[in-house]
Amino acid sequence: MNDLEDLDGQGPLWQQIRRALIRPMRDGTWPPGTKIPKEIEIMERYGAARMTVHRALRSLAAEGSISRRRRAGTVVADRPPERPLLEIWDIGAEVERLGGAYSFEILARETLDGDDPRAAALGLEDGTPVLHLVVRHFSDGSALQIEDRLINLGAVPAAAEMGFDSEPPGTWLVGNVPWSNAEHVITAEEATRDIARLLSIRTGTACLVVERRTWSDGQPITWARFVHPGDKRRLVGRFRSGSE
Amino acid sequence: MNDLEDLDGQGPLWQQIRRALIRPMRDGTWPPGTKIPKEIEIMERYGAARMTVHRALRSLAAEGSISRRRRAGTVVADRPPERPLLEIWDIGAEVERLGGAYSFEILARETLDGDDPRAAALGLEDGTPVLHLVVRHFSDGSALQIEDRLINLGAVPAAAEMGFDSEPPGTWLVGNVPWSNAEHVITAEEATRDIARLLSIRTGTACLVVERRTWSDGQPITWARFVHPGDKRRLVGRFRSGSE
DNA sequence: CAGTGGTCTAGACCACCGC
DNA sequence: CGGTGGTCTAGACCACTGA
Repeated sequence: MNDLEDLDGQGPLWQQIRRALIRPMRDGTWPPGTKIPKEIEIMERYGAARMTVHRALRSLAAEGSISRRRRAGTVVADRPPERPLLEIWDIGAEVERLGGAYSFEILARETLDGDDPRAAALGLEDGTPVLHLVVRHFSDGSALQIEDRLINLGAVPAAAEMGFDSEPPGTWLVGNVPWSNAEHVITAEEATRDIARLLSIRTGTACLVVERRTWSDGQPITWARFVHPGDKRRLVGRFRSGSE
Repeated sequence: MNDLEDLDGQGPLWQQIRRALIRPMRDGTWPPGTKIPKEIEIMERYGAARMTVHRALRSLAAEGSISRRRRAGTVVADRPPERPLLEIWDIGAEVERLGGAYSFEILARETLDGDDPRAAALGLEDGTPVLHLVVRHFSDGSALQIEDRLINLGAVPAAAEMGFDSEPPGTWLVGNVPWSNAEHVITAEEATRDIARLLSIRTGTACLVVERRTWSDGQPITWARFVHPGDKRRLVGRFRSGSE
């Protein structure tokens, strides 16, 4: 019943409770469909008022992580990453969710000086070193995405020690580096010769390109550019009006 | 000071207050930068508790419609539609925000039977008539977007009477039909010959395609497919982590 | 330093819907 | 019908920051 760890003492109480509830959902202790403790139990567990607990749960319900019904209680949502277009977006998880076999390959890895023009997309001003990676992602052996990524080693020094052989850098960052803001820019571009070769498509094929920048408390964390064949990938976003 | 109309009595009090605050922002009574009444004033205006008023304001702040700072008060955000990728997305407003001159042209208009295969995208089951429109949108006279739209006349009969000569159908729908859910699907496709001709681009140019479906209480309202030259349009979305 | 928003409490009533 | 979540209240203290 109580897989709930203690609170971390960081920030408002409702956000602490929110994080405490997310942890067992993320690490698999509460798989989708699990019934989670009711408001009164969480209230007693942490000694908070019901409104405070309710606010944490409402926040999780608004983003689709949990599903709540009167009388029936609260359960972990079937597809916690309900908004692939929003927030963080993990291609490996998505390939597997669609029933494919996911794999990836590091095509290039180098450490750039902060003043290297190729590191400019991160928006760093000083000479902080930057890790540059090129990754190719596969679904059932066919190339699905080329990822070009920059990681600010000043903010994430641990990335320099990572081999990224069992886990791609994007997945590792999601699990290990907190972020507070993200920006996505989505465009359509024709495949260059290099991209076409890497994705096994014809030069000039329409590609969906997503650029994502992520910050933590105003400090740039990572920049990534994802290129997919236009016919193999679609972004879907669902939205509710008004009600928060 | 008090441009606030009475509440509409529909649904929870905090949502009624939310709507009452949105109205003067939408109709221009409170342009961006306007300082809006403080929590205590709204509280007295409607006889609600401060927590209830706060919840309405927090919801508006979370979606970027207002900006709040301690001591300074609450102001209407500079760019109320902060999330062009989310919610409703009005190309005319965006063209003008970027300093362009917006215009549009209705290329086709017809009423389809509900069982016409072209109306299938709306997902209607009975034989409800559907209005089909093709619209071309311009920025400074150059074609920026082709819009293919279906409107469920069973849910929005007033659309049949509209000329759409001063206002394009998308803008009219946003202002006149409430919606509760929306779905966006984003892909990249090569321009067909017809699309290329309408957008004055080369056949095969990479295009960004957005399909949007909108529902109101489970009833389909409209389906639209927007095609833009990939180099003339980018979708931007900004997100904050966790904190609602 | 004082005004504003951010949070939290302890309690209450109600609506819904599964048991 | 009763348990659960949804809402609302009246009050309180605190954090931040602009005047």
